[in-house]
Amino acid sequence: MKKNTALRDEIKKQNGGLIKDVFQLVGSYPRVPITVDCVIFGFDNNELKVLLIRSDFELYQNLWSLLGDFAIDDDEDLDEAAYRILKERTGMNNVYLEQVKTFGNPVRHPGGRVLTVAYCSLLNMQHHQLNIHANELHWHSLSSLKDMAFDHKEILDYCYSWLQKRIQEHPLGFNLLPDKFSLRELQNLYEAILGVTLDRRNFRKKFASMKLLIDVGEMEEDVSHRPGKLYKFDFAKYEKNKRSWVGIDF
Amino acid sequence: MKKNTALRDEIKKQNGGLIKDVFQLVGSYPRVPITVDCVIFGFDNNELKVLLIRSDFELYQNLWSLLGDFAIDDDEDLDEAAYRILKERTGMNNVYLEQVKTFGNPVRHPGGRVLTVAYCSLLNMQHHQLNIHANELHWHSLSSLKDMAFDHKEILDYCYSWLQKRIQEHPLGFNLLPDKFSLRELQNLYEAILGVTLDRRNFRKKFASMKLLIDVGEMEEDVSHRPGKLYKFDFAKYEKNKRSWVGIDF
DNA sequence: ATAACAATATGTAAAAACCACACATTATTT
DNA sequence: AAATAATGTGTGGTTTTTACATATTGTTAT
Repeated sequence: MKKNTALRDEIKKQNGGLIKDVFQLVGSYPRVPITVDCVIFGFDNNELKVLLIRSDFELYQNLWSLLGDFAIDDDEDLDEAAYRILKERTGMNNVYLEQVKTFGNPVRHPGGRVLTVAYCSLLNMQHHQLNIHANELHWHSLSSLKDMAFDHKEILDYCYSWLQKRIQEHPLGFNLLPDKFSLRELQNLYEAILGVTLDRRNFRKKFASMKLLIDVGEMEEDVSHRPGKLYKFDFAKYEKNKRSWVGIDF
Repeated sequence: MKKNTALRDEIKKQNGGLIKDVFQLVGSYPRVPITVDCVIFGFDNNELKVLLIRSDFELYQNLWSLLGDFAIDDDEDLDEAAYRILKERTGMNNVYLEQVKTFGNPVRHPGGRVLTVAYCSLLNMQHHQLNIHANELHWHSLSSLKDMAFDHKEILDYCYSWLQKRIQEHPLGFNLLPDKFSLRELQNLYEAILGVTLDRRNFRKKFASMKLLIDVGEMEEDVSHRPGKLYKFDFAKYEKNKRSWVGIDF
């Protein structure tokens, strides 16, 4: 980094102490390829799943990989790049997506230094018809995953912890469920993500007190026992009061 | 991004569907300069301060800038780069530092596309003798800041919100105070960061219940009225129980 | 049809956390 | 020595959290 400082000083000297030619300066600095990797969580069969693709790197044959791509090719913002990649891979836009962390280990990519910005996405598996072509894409249960390509296991683990925390601060679980869901489904979701069991009565009370559930006046169908009421999430109300949200705190 | 996909497909075709030459692939992708920007918070005179440097860009004359530098020159990890930059600028290591967010607006830098990873740092202004040379570095009170160079105001605002949240989840305030501090100093710090006033008795009770304060058996000196007890923070105990930490919740 | 079943739905009481609030104490200053 | 300004501490009311049991409703099996 001495080199950088020296160059910057030289540029400054030419301009009475100020950097004038910003292109010269920026042009002189080292560059790295940037990728975006999406950790896409889904929920099915009472299990938290993550959407992965079989690695197309010979080095990582038979290993799974997060959905990512090189970004920053066009003049797009990072978030836009993430949304684009998500759309390319899953066919869906309008999903929950949030930046989580940037990973910059110098040896994380075998092809040289590549920085990756991890994004976390939650999506409703019923709602989103995936472009699953040629068996490339698979939903994996988290527990069954061991090795992955690159440092993707580390990224996934980090994002899972992030999700566990985040879902207790904001009611994001709805992004993982169908539009209409029963309280039991909602509770199963939270239990699966947090890895705990919750008291049904207290859980229901908690969500009742938030007043974010709208009783759609329908009942579950095709369940093998007494059907429960169906609810939908009041996204509008949540968006309005988002700022004042403190936590869910089971 | 079409271009990227095409190239990747071409490389794959040459290798029976697998990417073999990872250097070829990575080498073919666009690269961007990466910077690290540190938002360094300090606390003095009952005010939260941020350490800034006068911009040396002609375009931003008289504006203030976060402490940053181009990173990823050597084979250092992102965190290492942040620590290095912090050390270069302030002379200190062994400070609290955490990655906050990556900013990738394509026009955030006038010299072309530059990504920056924002780090947040908390440091004890008494403890750390800064390398403040030639009036380049200044501690600014947050309230007095308006325009800044680049998108640094946006970054700062984001990091400030981040800090407000973070300090309620983990007792980080100690990184901003001298080794020995009174409860009043601690409360002032929290009040300044959160922008609220707190009840002294409840505040003390809260911290007492955490059992992270060690009474050092000394009293304040040079205060103009009754001196208070001095405490230090039990870093070891905190580190041990970090995982189980839930929140401070005023 | 009826009984067994399995899941929904709901209320209450104890414990814990939170919040508001007042007074005695101790150095310092005048 | 009196006034001042800050420290230090306890209690009661309120809210939130937690633990826990029984009646209800639709399905399934006999």
